[in-house]
Amino acid sequence: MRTTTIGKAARQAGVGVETIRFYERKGLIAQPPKPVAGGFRDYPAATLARVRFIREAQELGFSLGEIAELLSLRADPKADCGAVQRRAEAKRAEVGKKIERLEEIGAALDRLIRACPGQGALGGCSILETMEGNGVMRKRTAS
Amino acid sequence: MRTTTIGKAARQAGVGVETIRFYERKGLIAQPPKPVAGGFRDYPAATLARVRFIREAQELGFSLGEIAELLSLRADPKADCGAVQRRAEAKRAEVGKKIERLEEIGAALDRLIRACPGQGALGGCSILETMEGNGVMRKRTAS
DNA sequence: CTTGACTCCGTACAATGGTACGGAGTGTAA
DNA sequence: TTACACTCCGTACCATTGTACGGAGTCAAG
Repeated sequence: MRTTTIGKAARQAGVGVETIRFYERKGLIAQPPKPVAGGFRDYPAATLARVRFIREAQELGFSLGEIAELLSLRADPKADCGAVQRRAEAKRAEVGKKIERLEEIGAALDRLIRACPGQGALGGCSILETMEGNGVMRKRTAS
Repeated sequence: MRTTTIGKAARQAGVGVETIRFYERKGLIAQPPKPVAGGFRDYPAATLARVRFIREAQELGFSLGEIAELLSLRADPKADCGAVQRRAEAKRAEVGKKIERLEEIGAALDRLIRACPGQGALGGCSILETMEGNGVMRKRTAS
């Protein structure tokens, strides 16, 4: 098969060429070696998977730094298993919290959608109003 | 009750004073009027709730622009109900997708955590490898 | 063997989301 | 009534995350 040049790689991953290069500079993905015979770099599928994962994780509110941590978690016999596990569990907890908060927002949106056609009594009901008294917002501690 | 000055408001919302001002400039929250009698602005609880919502939504991967859209959704008899509903449903779908993707990442982390102590056969298993049907191990086809 | 599209690399510029600073005004507790 | 913390406002600066540009090299088709 033909070499997957950076342009093809970018198209397949749904990003720009410059974004790939940027991730290389940041160490988020490896830069494939330049063929000894000359020519263009060949981007392996694994690197494309990494790029897709990065984009996805970004949309879920992880920074590139956090994503690097996620990607560096490996259940490797070489590594200190306990440490990896602890980091993974911390990330797992973060993910769980995000899911919970998204579910609250989702529920609020559902209420908003249902409130709409049969309104009248409600008289102006925003997503924040449907969320209050519903646990998303912590109570204020006076000061 | 004492006036909730911008500093108290910021502390209660868990952000910096400058962040509040920044959101005001961006139109994400209203700037309370300066008391006619003189003195400092008084930040109402509703504004603090908005700020907390903004921070939360940001951690879930929404940009300030998207958050403004979320906050502008209102089941208001005045508004075009159908349009609001459609926008709310689009947001709801986005939220659902985020939840799904987070659940995949969560499941991958769970597998990674379980793989750790009893491995040996697995020999190096990252979050990416546990995610896509363990694809990276077999897929050598690119070249 | 030329043309056009693409790579490569370095540097510069930009949008988003804040943060910091400085000087003048204000509130309040000692 | 004075010290001190805080507000107010404008402007400047900053990190993160890309995007754009320009010149030289490379590849593939016609």
